[in-house]
Amino acid sequence: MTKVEIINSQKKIEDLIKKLAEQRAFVFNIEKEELPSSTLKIMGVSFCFEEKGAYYVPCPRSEILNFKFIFEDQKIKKDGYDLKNNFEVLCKNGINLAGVDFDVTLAAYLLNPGARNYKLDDLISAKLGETPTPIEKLIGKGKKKINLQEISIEEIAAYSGERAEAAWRLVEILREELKENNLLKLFLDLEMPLIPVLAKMELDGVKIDDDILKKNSKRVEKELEKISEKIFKLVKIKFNLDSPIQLREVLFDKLKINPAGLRRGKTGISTEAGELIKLKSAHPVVSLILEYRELAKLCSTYLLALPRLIDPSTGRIHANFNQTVTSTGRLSSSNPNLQNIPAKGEMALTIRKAFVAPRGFKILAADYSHIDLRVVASLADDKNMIRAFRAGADIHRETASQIWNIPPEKVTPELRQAAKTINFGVTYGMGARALAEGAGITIEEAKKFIVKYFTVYEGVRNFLEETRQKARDLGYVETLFGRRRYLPEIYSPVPQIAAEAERMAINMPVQGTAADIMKFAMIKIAAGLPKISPHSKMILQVHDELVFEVATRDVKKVAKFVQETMASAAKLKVPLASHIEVGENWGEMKKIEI
DNA sequence: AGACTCACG
DNA sequence: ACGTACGTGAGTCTC
Repeated sequence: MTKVEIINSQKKIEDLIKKLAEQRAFVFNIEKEELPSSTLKIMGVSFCFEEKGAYYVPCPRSEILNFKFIFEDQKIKKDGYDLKNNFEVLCKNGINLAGVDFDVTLAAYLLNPGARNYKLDDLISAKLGETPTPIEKLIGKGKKKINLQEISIEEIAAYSGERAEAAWRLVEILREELKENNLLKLFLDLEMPLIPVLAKMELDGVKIDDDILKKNSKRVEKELEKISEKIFKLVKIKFNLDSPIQLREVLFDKLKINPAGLRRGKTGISTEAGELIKLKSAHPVVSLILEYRELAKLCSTYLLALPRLIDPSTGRIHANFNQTVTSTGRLSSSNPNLQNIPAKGEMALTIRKAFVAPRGFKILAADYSHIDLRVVASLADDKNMIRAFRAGADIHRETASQIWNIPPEKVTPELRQAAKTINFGVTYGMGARALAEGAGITIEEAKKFIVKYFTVYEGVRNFLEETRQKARDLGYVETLFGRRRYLPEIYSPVPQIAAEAERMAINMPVQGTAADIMKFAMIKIAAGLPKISPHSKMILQVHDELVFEVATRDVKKVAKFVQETMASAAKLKVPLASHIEVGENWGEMKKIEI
């Protein structure tokens, strides 16, 4: 049982502050509860800086502000669990957390990025072999669940302090593990400094013009109504168009469309767009269904969902940028996912027009050009591909030119498209089948094409084979900066499973190195931007793209700064080029001269 | 809870 | 004979 002292008087608070001020580092752990008003209330904070016990400060009012200068002192290092969230909670309470030092969640993620879940209690049992008192013991579960406010301070103190103390011991254990696996540098130089950067992005949010979304959702809902009626008339039956099962029955049982050659899922014939498109000539209803599907998706996922997620207190959407989700090192975005906002088509433009700059600001977007392929060229040390990028060539045209041994200007759009498909496919470990499908050629042609490709880019071929071999030898692969992904499936006796692991082995160093580079860029940009343009903000990251809200008068210098910083984020064997666009909103963007 | 579908890089 | 490119998150249906 962890000894937890409850800090329930001004005198005790002062004593604790004195002790904290003397520490090199401490763990803190905020207990919070969502109120019915959907605001977050701080119940209390526990602190730990020694194994002999922890301290718990109940915060019925604003007691946490007593610790403001401790939290804001860069020299006193802050450790803990899910520090990004804690950073945000403190910020909302007027405290700018400084000295962020060691996040056990993030450490556990780097040690095994495939887990997706890094609950503190799981880490405690896995790394310390202890079982902390489960939260259910205090507040129950299911229908009988009660609020934190309903249990005694002594109980919360014991619960919170126990975890703060465990986290304190976890820090040293995880630091050692990171060191043993050569991950400490990546952790300290990249992932930890990224925490405040992401926290600020989430706190700032992005401005949304919900009028645009609401007006268009009404329009699209009417349109959907019309399309459904047409469909029901054609097939002479009403059914739920959103149900793949009912749709399958109508198409293949009632209308007796021949499903030969269609992909099958676990429950039957697939009705996904890629399959339905093959049936367009079989029945006129197919095109209408595809049209319905597209509009219904855009309407429910974006037009209707986004306005609901606008925070009434800021008028903006504050998504989460998750740092411990992906197996490759990328970020992910949720609540809502702002990394899958439509980008192609008419509706995409409508939706992106709703991502607006406030008065006096512009939206500025900067995207790395072909970053994955540049990473391939550099990791593979492929002389030919490096030369193409150094020359600033159109890489897909150049690839086509070399494969078919024709001058670049003689490359037709079809040949360029085929080269583009394989250039992308390389980073996924693509086979002939997929290439044939993607490039619209036969499998035989695709096979020849791949052979030729690897003759031209011999370095790439060797790199891919070395990467597969490394995965088999070590059981993991890694990025240029040492980020790892373990692939135990590579040893599977089932050939298909092992093949899947091989493709992951090929993809991860490429996708992951690109993600590392983007994270370095974000840290450098976040550090420099306030000096260049104090009111400008970085608001989104979409894997190879950064989006900013920039004070109109600063657009040019911010564009220059962002482009230069992205270019110098890492030193590869090829230059890191980026495109910069500016507009009133995320939909209507124009390239600018720098 | 899992399957399906589909939006993005 | 079978499945068929890597990484995500969300809405909807179905059980």
